[in-house]
Amino acid sequence: MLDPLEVAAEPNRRRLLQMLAAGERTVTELAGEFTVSRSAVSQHLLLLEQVGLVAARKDGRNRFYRLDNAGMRELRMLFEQFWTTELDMLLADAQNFTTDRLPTTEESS
Amino acid sequence: MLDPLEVAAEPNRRRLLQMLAAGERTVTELAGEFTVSRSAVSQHLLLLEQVGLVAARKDGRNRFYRLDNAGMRELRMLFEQFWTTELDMLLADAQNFTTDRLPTTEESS
DNA sequence: AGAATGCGTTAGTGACGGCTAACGTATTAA
DNA sequence: TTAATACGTTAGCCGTCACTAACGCATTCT
Repeated sequence: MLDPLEVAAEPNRRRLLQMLAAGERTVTELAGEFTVSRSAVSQHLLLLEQVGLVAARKDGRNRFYRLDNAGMRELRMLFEQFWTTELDMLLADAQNFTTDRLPTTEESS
Repeated sequence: MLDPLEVAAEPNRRRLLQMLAAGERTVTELAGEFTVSRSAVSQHLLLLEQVGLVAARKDGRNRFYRLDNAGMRELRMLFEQFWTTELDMLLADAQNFTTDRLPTTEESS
């Protein structure tokens, strides 16, 4: 599994990335907010690190994880690449039959 | 696997969704552009259908798949929900310091 | 009609993902 | 220093995923 987008898509990992957006955290801190074990969380983090979405710093007996900006930018890019303007137009057309509307790629970035 | 974002993230399925953005296609037409078998493609499509990202119409002995607009809109929503403004600001700030990259654990120890 | 062909799905298998439990290692306490 | 404790990772298991091969069913040809 070496595709950042696929790695980031897993729900627990999605949540980990969001939590790390607030700043660096240790494995145990992060695991505290999950129902699954420290071990599970650790493994998710290792995978995220492997695809370059997070990085870690060791301090004492703690390992502080943080987001990797370059990796996260690449993730964003991969999504934009997937979500072609074609898709935007398609859904924009469909909105004529509905009331709700989502922001387009350009607007949100 | 009932999470649309996770389902859509798989590379082959990502590509299928993109191809379907151009209009409806049969399984064999789609499979023609893949190295994997018709069967594999069919199963990916069934999964996409299951989470509401595509829908199908039967005509003769063909099954025409197309994007499901509601499902695709939900997919977009899930991503926006993940990609909080916090993340946007984080990466925007990082631009100022440009391509800086913090050393990984392995490098620093 | 019956045979042949084309289309899509199910059956079955190998491999991988995600999890808990056990472990090693580092730090703190006595 | 030795024992105890805390942190993170590896070992091993179970379930699910992604794939090919075999199948069923329509349609077309003769």
